[in-house]
Amino acid sequence: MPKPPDATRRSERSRTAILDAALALITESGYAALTIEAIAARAGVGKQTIYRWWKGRGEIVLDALAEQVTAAGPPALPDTGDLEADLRLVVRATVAELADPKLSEITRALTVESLTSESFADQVRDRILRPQLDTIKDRLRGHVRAGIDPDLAVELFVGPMYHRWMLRTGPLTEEYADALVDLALAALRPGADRG
Amino acid sequence: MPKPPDATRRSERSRTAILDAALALITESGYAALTIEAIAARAGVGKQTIYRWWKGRGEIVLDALAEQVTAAGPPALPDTGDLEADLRLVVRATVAELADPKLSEITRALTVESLTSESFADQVRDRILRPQLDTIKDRLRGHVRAGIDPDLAVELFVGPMYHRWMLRTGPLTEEYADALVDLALAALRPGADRG
Amino acid sequence: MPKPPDATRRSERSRTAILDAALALITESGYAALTIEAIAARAGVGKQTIYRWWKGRGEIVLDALAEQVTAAGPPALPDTGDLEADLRLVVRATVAELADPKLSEITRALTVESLTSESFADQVRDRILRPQLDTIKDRLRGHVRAGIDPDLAVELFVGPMYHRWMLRTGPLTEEYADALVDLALAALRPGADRG
Amino acid sequence: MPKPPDATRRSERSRTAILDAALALITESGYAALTIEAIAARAGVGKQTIYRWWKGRGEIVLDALAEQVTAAGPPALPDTGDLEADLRLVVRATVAELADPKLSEITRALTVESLTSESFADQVRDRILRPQLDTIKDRLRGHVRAGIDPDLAVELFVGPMYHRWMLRTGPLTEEYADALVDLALAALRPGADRG
DNA sequence: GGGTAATCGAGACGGTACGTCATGTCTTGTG
DNA sequence: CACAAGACATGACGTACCGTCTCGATTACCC
Repeated sequence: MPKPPDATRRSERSRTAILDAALALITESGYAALTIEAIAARAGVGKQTIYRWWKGRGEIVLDALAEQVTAAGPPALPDTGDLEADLRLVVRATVAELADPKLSEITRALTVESLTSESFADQVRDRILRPQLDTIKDRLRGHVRAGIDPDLAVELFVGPMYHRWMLRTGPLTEEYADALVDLALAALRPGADRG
Repeated sequence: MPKPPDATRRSERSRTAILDAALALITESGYAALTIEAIAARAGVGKQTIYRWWKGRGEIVLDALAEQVTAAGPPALPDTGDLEADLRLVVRATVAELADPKLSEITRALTVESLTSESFADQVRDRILRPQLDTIKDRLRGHVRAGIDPDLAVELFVGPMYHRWMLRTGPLTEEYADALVDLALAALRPGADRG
Repeated sequence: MPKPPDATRRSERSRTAILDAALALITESGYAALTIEAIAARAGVGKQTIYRWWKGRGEIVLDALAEQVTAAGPPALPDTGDLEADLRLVVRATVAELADPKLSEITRALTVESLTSESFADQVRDRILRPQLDTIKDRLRGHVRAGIDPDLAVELFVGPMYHRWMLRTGPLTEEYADALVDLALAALRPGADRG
Repeated sequence: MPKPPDATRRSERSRTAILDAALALITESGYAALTIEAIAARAGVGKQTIYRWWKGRGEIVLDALAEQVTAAGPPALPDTGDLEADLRLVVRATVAELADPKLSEITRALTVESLTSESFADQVRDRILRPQLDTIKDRLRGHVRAGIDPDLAVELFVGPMYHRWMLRTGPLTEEYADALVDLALAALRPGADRG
């Protein structure tokens, strides 16, 4: 019966230091070098303080990212009226992030942990991914032919992108982003079910 | 200058024992429990014999899978004339494999390692993934409207599937497989570019 | 900069267990079988705990012996007034110890390590040997003709003994001990410099 | 029943190369670095060739030394008529050798192995040590008072020397050598038994 | 002078132990 | 009681050598 710690007495200073240290280490040296001991040392914190509040390095990265996202406000998807242009913007941005080794390090970390633990995958999905996917889903509403699962529709945009990133099956360029948007939209467009 | 070992002197007995042990352990206990020491012990082999021929556990799993695939012959995609039916078959099969925790363990392993090492990702792509993707690409030829990158076309089928599997964004069922095929085909079909 | 561990936090339980395990193993199986892993296993201790406080197995044996010696109090050399009788006692005791394979195992260990590392030899000399030699040196005072280096005088007793033990050049018996004392005393006795 | 190899077919070239390599390695890097694999590599020889003819590295060093000694001819102890002067010569020479880290490395090796294996100690004694000690023993004959074991007499010269070398209990200088000879001779001189 | 049996260089093999690293838990003051 | 510090038991890492083994390729002796 390991009783839960008293959250009201938690040190904000330590919490922030840990999150900052984790982000700094992961961008400097990659996820492989991100050990609990390294975080503790860098943050000037005892290891126990980390284990008291997090289950592992994955959760720390997750929290750090969530913090960052919260600070930046909700993900904004422009609504210029031109659906294709708007989607190109987001897809291009995501592709650019994945193409950058430093920037994609956090995504790499979360993906690895998701593959390792189902409950972790659930957390990533609900806290990080869902909000992003939902903005696309909302923007798509009304432009999709009837009978199509909205979740599947969104996956049509992000799935190929992640697949290409993970398995390096091709270049991650703006042209690729545009072609992907083009293709996915063609699938969804009303009247596309029959040539 | 660590000179490479003499492959002609390699012990076939040990090679097979190691590959078998790795597969047995990964299906029994998962990738996390797959340590070099465990493989060595199970295979009745010295650790050095493993390190002599492989760089890490990822490569062993990769070789084991390649062996298996080679034994099973090239992946066969039926060509009944009905493209949609044929694709449903493969996509359903893949979805079923991903839905099974045991069967997907190897895919999980290869994905984690691909995210960890670029050169490993290249190997997975070339030795495992490419042959599979190419059968779809070939089958698709002639049924896709002009100007579409064939690789992107294939990714439209597999990307969403893997994304859903990794991040658990939805159920992996036959209905899902069919819907995915339906949607992807709609995107590719000649005349789909404009409603 | 490998900073030194905090000695005040050291676990007395582990320290003792390690020393005891080392002594038990060395008398049971000899110095060759005394591995760090065996000590750790026998003591129920992690290897790192050993490496944190000792440089190698030699130092452990040294500490164990020092502990034992400390517990037994300072080496007592009787002073009955009969110098020759007193010396026979110590030399006989030492010869008996060297003649016993079990008892001499520790001496063997310390000698091997002394031959391997100069700094180790210094430790053995200062912590173990010096006290023993000094009791002889003190007892000899006043019975030695002028101009003789006291250290050399003491070596005259112990040197031949160890030499015979190490290189097995002859039996280690009480007769030998007595003859050695006889001879060494003859060398030191006032008036011995000229026949 | 591991039948002994046929000595008549032995490769003289390999034998010499191994002995040379062992001596070179031991003087260059010390006994600790003298591994069978290093010798084999340096000598351009297969490991099996070493194991076929020797039991371990100690025996190789022993053979190498014996070879060297044989080449140099039997140890010569001068007989100028002045016993003390003659003994000073040998003792000084031995002390000088022990004082030199490079030169004493072989002695170190043989001593360590002697402490490890009784049968090895016997070999060292019979093949290396005895001839040296016997020259002293012979030279001493006639100058020693009755009733003294000649072997013990010799040990009086070499024992203290080795003891001081092994345990670093004092400097190994010419003055030391002379004082040792002086003292030992005093013990042996006829009429020394009673002041 | 060809057949054959051993030694030879080379190095892969199953092992053991090494010394290091990180894990997650526990312990010891300090604020 | 949270915290910084860090010792602890555990377990895997990747490396170094061990001593045995198997593989052609020279030998060198015998018929």
